[in-house]
This record gives sequence, C-alpha cells and structure tokens, in this order.
Amino acid sequence: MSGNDELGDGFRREGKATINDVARVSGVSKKTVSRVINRSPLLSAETRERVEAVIRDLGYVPNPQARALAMGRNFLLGLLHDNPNAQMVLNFQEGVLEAIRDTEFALVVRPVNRHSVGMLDDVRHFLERQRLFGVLILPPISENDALAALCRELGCRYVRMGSAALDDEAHLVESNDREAVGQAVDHLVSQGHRNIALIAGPEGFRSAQERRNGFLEAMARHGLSVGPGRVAPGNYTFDSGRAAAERLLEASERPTAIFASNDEMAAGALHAARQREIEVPAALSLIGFDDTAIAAHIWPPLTTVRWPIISMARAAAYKLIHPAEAKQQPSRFLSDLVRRASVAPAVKQ
Amino acid sequence: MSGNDELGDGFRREGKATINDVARVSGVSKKTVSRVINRSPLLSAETRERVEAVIRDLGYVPNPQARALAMGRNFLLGLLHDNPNAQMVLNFQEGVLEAIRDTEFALVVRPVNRHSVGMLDDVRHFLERQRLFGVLILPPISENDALAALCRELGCRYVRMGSAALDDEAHLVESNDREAVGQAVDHLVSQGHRNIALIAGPEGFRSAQERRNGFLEAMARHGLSVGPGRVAPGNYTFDSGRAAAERLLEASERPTAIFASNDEMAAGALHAARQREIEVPAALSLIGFDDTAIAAHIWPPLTTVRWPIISMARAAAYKLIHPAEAKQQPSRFLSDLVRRASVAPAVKQ
DNA sequence: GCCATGCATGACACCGGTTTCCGAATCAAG
DNA sequence: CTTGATTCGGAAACCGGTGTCATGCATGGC
Repeated sequence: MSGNDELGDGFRREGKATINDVARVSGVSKKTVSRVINRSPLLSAETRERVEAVIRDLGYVPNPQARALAMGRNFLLGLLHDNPNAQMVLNFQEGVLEAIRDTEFALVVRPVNRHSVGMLDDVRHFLERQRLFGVLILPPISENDALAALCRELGCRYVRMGSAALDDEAHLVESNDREAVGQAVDHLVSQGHRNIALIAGPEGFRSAQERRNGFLEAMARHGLSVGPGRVAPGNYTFDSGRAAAERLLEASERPTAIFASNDEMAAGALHAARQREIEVPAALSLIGFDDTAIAAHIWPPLTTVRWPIISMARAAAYKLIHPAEAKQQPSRFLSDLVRRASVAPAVKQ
Repeated sequence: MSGNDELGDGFRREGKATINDVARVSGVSKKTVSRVINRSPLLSAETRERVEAVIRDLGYVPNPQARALAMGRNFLLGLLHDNPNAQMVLNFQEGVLEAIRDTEFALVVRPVNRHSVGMLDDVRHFLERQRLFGVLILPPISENDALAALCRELGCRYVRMGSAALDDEAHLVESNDREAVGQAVDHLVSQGHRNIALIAGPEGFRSAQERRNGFLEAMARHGLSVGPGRVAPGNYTFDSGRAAAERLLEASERPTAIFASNDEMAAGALHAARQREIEVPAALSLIGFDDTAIAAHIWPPLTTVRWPIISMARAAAYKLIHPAEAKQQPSRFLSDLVRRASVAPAVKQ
C-alpha cells in the first residue's frame, strides 16, 4: 500500500492520501479531483479515467470530516429509542443499514430513558453536539411531541415511527396496528371464539390505544360484546401479562381466547394459563403482537401480528435522506397475522 | 435564542454561532475561545468568564466536524457485530453509551454478515470511509483474526469482546465461559445428576469451544464420563437445539440433565422434551447460557449463565477511549449462574 | 535600571474537502 | 483569420476549528 509509517503501538499514523496528493500525482487541480469524486458530468472521459486510476493507486478515500465541514452537513443518521423490545430495535437498525448501505451515511444510536426527567435536555445536548443529518425516532418515544418540536427547533430533520397519525407524511412512517388487530380478532372469530378478552398495553402509549381500539372495533363489528371483565391492563412486560391473564381467567365465564397487545404479555399469559393447568390452545387460544423472537420460541409457538419493521426502517431512512421526495415514499405499512400453534377452534365450555 | 432564520420546510437554516462569532463578540481571538472550550489552564479567570458568558448568550456549540478535521481524529466509536442475539447486542450498546455519556463520543453501529464472502471488504470500506476513532467488535466476529488484522492495517483502534484470550490485554475484554460452565455442571452434579449431556455450539466459534471444554473439564473433575452419545452438535439456533435434544433423548440411557451452550438451543431442547412428554424439570433438568430475554420467558424459566455484558461494554469502551490506560482496565469478567426453575434433583430412572 | 522569565493572548498557517469565479483551450461559424 | 460559444480545468476563498510561534506585559533577580 501507500507509504505508512507505524506508530509504537502498532497503528498506522494518519498517513492517508489526501485530495491534494491525488491532484499532484495526476497533474490536475483539487477541484478536478473533487469533480471526479462527486461524479460531475462536465469532465472529459480521459481526465476522469486518469484521476480514477490515481485514486485507486493511492488508495485514496475522501475524508468525511472535511467533506462535512465544507458542505455544512454531515452524513450521520441518529437513532433515538427507548428500549422495551430489543429485537425490534435491532431489526430497525438492520433496515436502516440496508437503506444506507453503499452510501456514505452511517448510523449513530442513542438510547434514551423516557422516564428520566432530563430526557429532553439529554437529547438536546446530543443533537446540538453531534449535528446529525437527521434522526429516526422509534416508539414509544416517537409519540412524544415535545421531542419532535425539539428537533424542529434545532433544525434537525427527523422521521417518527408510529402506530397512528402522529405527524405529517414527510415525518412519519406508520403501521396500521388497528387494522392488524382487526385481522387477529377476525381469525379468532372464524375459529368460533365469542368470549375473547384483551390484555391492553400501557395507557400512555399510542400503540396501546390503537391496539385496544382495533380490538373493540373489531368485536363490535362482529356484534360481540366486551364486558368490563374482559379487558385487563398491562404494561407490555411479561409479568404484567401474567397478572392480567390471571385476572381474566378468574372470571365466572372464562374467555376462550385472549388477545395480548404484545408478545411478551402473551408469553406471560401463557405462563399464567399453564399454572392453572389450562391447555393452550385446546382450552384457551392466544394471540400476541409484534412477532418478536419470543413468539416462535415458546410452546406452543405463538400466533401473532408481524409488522414489516425492516421495510419500515428502510422507508424511514429514505425519507430522512431524501427529504424532497419524502412525501412520495410510502408512509403506511400493513401488518399481517402470522399463524402458528396458539390458536385452535373454540370448544363449548 | 440567537437569530434563526427559518427555511420553507420549517427547519432552521444552519445559522449556528461559530467560534468566530464568539471571538468577535467577546473581543478576543479565536484561539482564546478555543482555549476556553478545551479548558486550557493558562487563561486568566476573568477572560474565561467573559468568554463563557458570551458562549452561553450565543448558544454556541463547537462544530464536531471542524474539530475532527483540525485534530485529525473524530469522536465516533464503531460497533461491529453480527446478530445472533438481539438482547445481547442492545445491552452492549447500553453499556457503551453509559461509558460515553457526557463525553463528546458517539456510537456508530454496523451490523455485518459473517457468512457473506465480502464481509472483510465491507468492513474495510466502512472503516476507510468513516475514519472512526476506534471500533468495538462483538462475538462471534470478534473471533475473526483477519478482522483484527484489518483494523491494525487501517490504523483503527479496536477492542474485541470474547470468551477466550484472543488478543493482548489492551485489545480484549473477555468473559470466562469455561469457568462459568464449570459452575453450571457443579450445580447439576450437586443436584444428583450423573448422566449429563451437552448440546455444543458451532465448531467455528471460540465461545462454543470454551463452553464445550468447560463442560468436559468439569465432568472429568467430577469423575463423570461423557460418552459419544452425550454430546450433540448445534449451531446456536432454536431449531438446532431441538434437533440435538431429540438425538440425545433417544439414547438408550437417557440423560437426566442437558447443558445447552446457549439459551436459544436450550429453548429448542425444551421444545423437544415437551413433544416427547418428558417433564422439565421433573424428568429432565436443563441449563442454558447467556441469560437472554428468552430464558426468563419460557416455561419453566431457564436456569442459565449470565455474563455481565453491560460492565464489559463499559470496560471495552473505556479501553478504546483511553488506550494509554487500557492495560490497567480489567480484561476478565466473571459470569455467574442464574438459578431458575429448569433444574431439579435427579431421580433414579 | 536592565534583562531574563513567565504568563496571557493573538496572528496565521493548516486540516481536507467544496464552491465561486475566471481563464484557457477547442471548435464551429462568419 | 477572427469571433463567440462551449467545454474543461485551475486559483483562491471558505467551512470552523486547532497548532505553532510570536508578542506584549508584568514580574523578579541582580
């Protein structure tokens, strides 16, 4: 390779070729090299090839810091997330990475704590300091309007992921949780279930509201009533799901199916059923939401709703990178039901 | 705030105060402002205060790109990981973030695919392009020596996470998997188990080797033999765990306990046992490894080995940021056994 | 009273790109 | 052969910081 002097600790000194080296060696000006890099059309093919050869020879790679400084913007996308669901966050990262692969963008992650009082200040510091190109905001903190306002104030582009209309199309990628829950209920009803209970998510979450409303609407659509004993609150954790299921299963007329607002709570519900020696799915059908890793790995494998998070991530990243075309990109994504083994036809009690 | 003109799209133009503005307003030179920012000791208290007041007034925040360019290094840490275990990756991110909170560092993530032929080139492109301050490498790709060599070649600092001595102390943070598996075996033996089987991890993984060796050593220590029918290969996936368990459970003299080299395979084994109507833990005890989310959420909750990943991440980030003191930082971390409900005393068959 | 000393500060080049503006070369038309 | 348009390439300023070195000033020792 090109002359690298070694440091004591075995690392090469910053002896990388610069645009000046390329210009000197190929006998053109910096600007011409810059044009080659940026694929400017007004260049003779001959010059371009000559410079490109030198670039290869020298192993030249443009310095992103210098570019960022000169162009007044960098190529860093931020990911702001709280962390209820590791698999989801990681899948999202995956999707974003797919979108920015082969570009000069990189992804900077920043977990935040939605319960900390200093959360907004934290994010403010982060954004001011790093001057990111833009940020992607994951639920549940994507539902925080103050956060979006902060981004606006700081001049930071953003896209929110959500389960309802939180913002205009340019700043939002959403899944239709409500409709998806409808499918889940339809499926249960088609299997003959009439006494269906809901384990709801935490009040503050938009996704929880949507899933609850989707459930209630679908039940109403089928002409099924949902008594007060048929809805139990949860907070998206395993334990809350177990506790909620215990309450539901105590009811005089036991439900034959439970829809849990996420997989973790469904797993908790399964746990509760097993302790009461209620067979799943023979005596109790169960549907979850999110299709996290856990859904496929419990017994019986959980029927659940999968939302296309990787596609959504890709779309979100794309919106962020190409703000001009953001509104053309799809904003709404459809989830679908993954049928596994936790649902069976209802039996008469 | 300081005069911001708005763009059509509602975002503030890059009208942030620069070091020049601060210098002009406070009547000192750029350099002096720079000294204030960098807490240089040779400054009169009076000047410092005056400049600091102006900085506050103007809401000035130094531009990291400019700093990076001038200083020849940026403040970005990279995280290279393959993705068998979302919870682990995310916990690791958390630990790193803890370490760099309140510093100017940020974390850039980069999932890579260890099975892709172009993996090394991929990483090379990434490192050359982004010029990170350094990278953290997670297992299993941390075991790839070519990757470490690449970092050296490119002059990129690195720290590898691993389960064995992969590198020198300055570039490694390791967990003692071998010893931890020993504890797991001890526990099983103390419960009266003698016929203990192993579901091994994939050949290529150092962690798998360590866990296998730890198992064999511990069994030998207890004077217990491990016949060929007592070790089944797996590849860290749920399905491979199930298949391995099926083979083990077919043996003429069935094992009374199985140690699986990770939780996912343990979950698979549980699945297999259930299909054969073998009660866990009554008729079969099970221990996993990693203490991922799944361990606590299956039934029965899985006894498993937890390694202190957040502490390890913190140490790794610290080593990366302070290379001079890297060797003083701890490199070896102890894992411990989390006792849940998947182990019971052995019964005579 | 003078010069060496030390401390606080400033002038200026520099990091490695991009952008603006302008000049040179080429070529067709007059 | 000259003119004008067009294409291509270069010089220099600029982005916003940091490093080097020089300078002014107060201090102190002789």
